[in-house]
Amino acid sequence: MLTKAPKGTKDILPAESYKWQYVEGIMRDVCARFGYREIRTPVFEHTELFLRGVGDTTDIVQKEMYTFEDKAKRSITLKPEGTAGVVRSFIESGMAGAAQPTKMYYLACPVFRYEKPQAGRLREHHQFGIECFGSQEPSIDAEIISVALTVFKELGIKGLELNINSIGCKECRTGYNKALLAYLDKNKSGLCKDCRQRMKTNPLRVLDCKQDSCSKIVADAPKMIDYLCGECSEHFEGLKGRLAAAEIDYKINPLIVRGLDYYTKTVFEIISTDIGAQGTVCGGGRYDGLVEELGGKPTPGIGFGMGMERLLLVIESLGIEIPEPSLCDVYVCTLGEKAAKTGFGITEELRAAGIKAECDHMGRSMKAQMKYAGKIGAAKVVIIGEDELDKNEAVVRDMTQSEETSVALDRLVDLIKKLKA
RNA sequence: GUGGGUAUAGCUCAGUUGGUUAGAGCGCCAGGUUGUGGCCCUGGAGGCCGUGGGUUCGAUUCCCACUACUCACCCCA
Repeated sequence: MLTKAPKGTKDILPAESYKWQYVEGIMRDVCARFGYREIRTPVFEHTELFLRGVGDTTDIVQKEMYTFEDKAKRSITLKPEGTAGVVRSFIESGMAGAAQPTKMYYLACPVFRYEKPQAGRLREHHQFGIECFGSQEPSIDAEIISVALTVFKELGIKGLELNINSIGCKECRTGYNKALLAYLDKNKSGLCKDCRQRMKTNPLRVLDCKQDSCSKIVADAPKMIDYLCGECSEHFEGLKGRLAAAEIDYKINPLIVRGLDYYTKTVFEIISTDIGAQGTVCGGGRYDGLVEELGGKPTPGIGFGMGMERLLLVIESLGIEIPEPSLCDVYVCTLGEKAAKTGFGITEELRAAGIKAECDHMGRSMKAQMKYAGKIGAAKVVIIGEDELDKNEAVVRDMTQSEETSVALDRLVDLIKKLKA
């Protein structure tokens, strides 16, 4: 063939798209119950949005963005995450002027990162995400987490682990950074090359390093949680209290840092151990400084992103069955040109009546048409040949019972409507 | 960006210690009744054996390079 789908991209084929639609339906439903409305933002944005929003020391910005110049020499970037575009839209369209908080979700939103593909990691993937602006109360942190967990629950997914942490605000982080740096500096010789660089750019990242030597050192490093200021500490306690009230199990994981610069206070990940090394199905947190950073009035915010592909991997690995919608209720089988015309008219009438109807488009024999009707799962077959046409009748065959009855053509559509109802 | 594995039909995979026309199962199409699906039987279509080079009388098989896929690191959803 001429070319293949680009590296790290995947087609969602007709044979599996119903799974996406099913999952999306549950997401829409859960969001509606929690009071979130859908927002759709462009697939590409001005590059500077992500430089400021995601943070220019992050791996995402430094080496993973699909950035190009358009014909007017504007620097454009395919979105590498969902939040920045929503924040831009929040500011640009003046949503702060409407009733607060502002609660929004996006569905199956394509996200692009130039990565090396592996299990659960693609160059184009899709995220379901929600964002909420305007509230600094810990109750919204708990609600956001609950939206994600409710989606998992309603999909029948069990065994995921919720990890939470607080990385504090700007104020408490400076104190913590000092303590962390002092500790790391003492143990510098045991750190990997990358981590020594991270000490200069973003010391928090060292906590995330998976190198054995580094993680040993990190295990005894000062913990952010112990350095939270009064307000942040109170906020974190408020979150824990609400999770407990909602009977949501969680684990406090002081090593969760997240790779995007905008997070403050609450961060969380929901992790699966069933889908390979890339087990984070959902990740998110609070970003109280982001709206202001992008030129809006100071406004707190919080949200999460959930990977659709990873979610479907979890569903598959757990063996969760998603109901596959039937392709066809009635197949209209005809013999000869005259009957084919009549049959085509009946097929259209059935469709107009809301029935999934099919007829022959291959010039096939009756046997082949029956075979095809069986393959596409038709519950009934209407048979019209010369004999039936002469009598203005059709035979209706029930494919599961293998029973046939003759019906007058002018009563056919009504009868089938009744049978379906 | 770094490392491991793999590459034969639409799919899952045999195979050739280097030798003529490369196989199976499933799937697809047709026939077995000029009017009846699932089961069964028969037949058919469909492969530059990933690409390029090397060794050889001869390479799908051996060697090298490249590419793609895949898994892991890194990072993240």
